[in-house]
Amino acid sequence: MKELSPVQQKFILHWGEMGTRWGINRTVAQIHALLFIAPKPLNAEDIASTLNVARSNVSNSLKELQGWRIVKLVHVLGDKRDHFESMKDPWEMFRIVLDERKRREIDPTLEMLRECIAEAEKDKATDEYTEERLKALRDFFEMTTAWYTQLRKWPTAAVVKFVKLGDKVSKLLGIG
Amino acid sequence: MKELSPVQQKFILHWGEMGTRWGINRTVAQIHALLFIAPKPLNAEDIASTLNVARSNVSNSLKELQGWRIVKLVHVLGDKRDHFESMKDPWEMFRIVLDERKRREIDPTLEMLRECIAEAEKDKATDEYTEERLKALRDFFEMTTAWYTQLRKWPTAAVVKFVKLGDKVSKLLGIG
DNA sequence: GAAGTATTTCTGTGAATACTGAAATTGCAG
DNA sequence: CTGCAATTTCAGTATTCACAGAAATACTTC
Repeated sequence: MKELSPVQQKFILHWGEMGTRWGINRTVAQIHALLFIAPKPLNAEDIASTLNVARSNVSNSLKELQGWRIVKLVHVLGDKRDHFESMKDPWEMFRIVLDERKRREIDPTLEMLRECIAEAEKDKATDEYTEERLKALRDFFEMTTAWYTQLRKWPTAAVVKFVKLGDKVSKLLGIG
Repeated sequence: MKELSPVQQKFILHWGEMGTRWGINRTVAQIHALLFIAPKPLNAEDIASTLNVARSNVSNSLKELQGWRIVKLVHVLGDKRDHFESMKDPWEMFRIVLDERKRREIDPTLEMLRECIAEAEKDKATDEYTEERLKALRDFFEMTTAWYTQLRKWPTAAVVKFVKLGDKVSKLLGIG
């Protein structure tokens, strides 16, 4: 994995670009892409030279990716350097990312909404309409997160089965 | 809506912050938050003075929000200035945003993956493992987007019903 | 515990992004 | 048309973010 093939370059560049669209640092996303298609764990030096970024940048980015829990530090026999590998199963991987985003962003948002609603109730006069809208938002987040929490418990295979049902779900449940 | 109450400020600031986490400009997200809790359509001048940002900044941000199709230009009787209002139903609103993100980001990513896979197949030697991983990603995106496309057709009420079923879904479908 | 290697932290620089205020344009009303 | 108000565009500025390279720290191995 010293030199990237055109295909690999294309994928890594695109993934980096997508990262920025979703609030992920470009280099962080590129490193993730590289590790994702790497057949074996890579060390930081390999990553730095392959992507042409500074060693320190790689170090910080790897920390970030480990924080997202989709990249893990592993050791390779006969090599004392740290190596890193990405999760390989997209289903698992996105599940982890969703968990993490829920924890970091959705949960605090729900918390904020509840606080705002509580405060708005004390001052009905000025915040009546605000309160109504915030309640709608809160209900939305509560319902979707509760649903996700359930979905989260299903094994990957069940999720795949479920998704494969597609349109049939609404008919089977009689809610379409 | 000249002066914001503490509750409104709190909400708007938080929403702006969340925006940045998801790749949305902070001011854009704040304007959206303001419009979301505004009982009536606001004109650009109102928005600028309420949020203390430049008039031109508001103009551009509103364009952006209209691009996301969650803010619409409306006219108020007896006022020739443009006014703007946000979608109010969170379910609708997030559906629109998801549509838009699918169109802008997921669809092009799928396209890229298919191209990469096609190219990788020509050069099995160097890209064998890459090809395998990209296929796994492609399958993931294909399946989830196909599912979303189905879900997309359900009326909001059906989605709410579905989400309310929660854990029962897996039992009813016999896939848990 | 010393030497050498790997890793992280830190600080300054550069690039990208966001923002402002002025200028230009558009759209109406008289 | 003409003049005024609203809106957009543009160019310069500021702020934020990303990054490199040096310095410091932590690990290994002997």
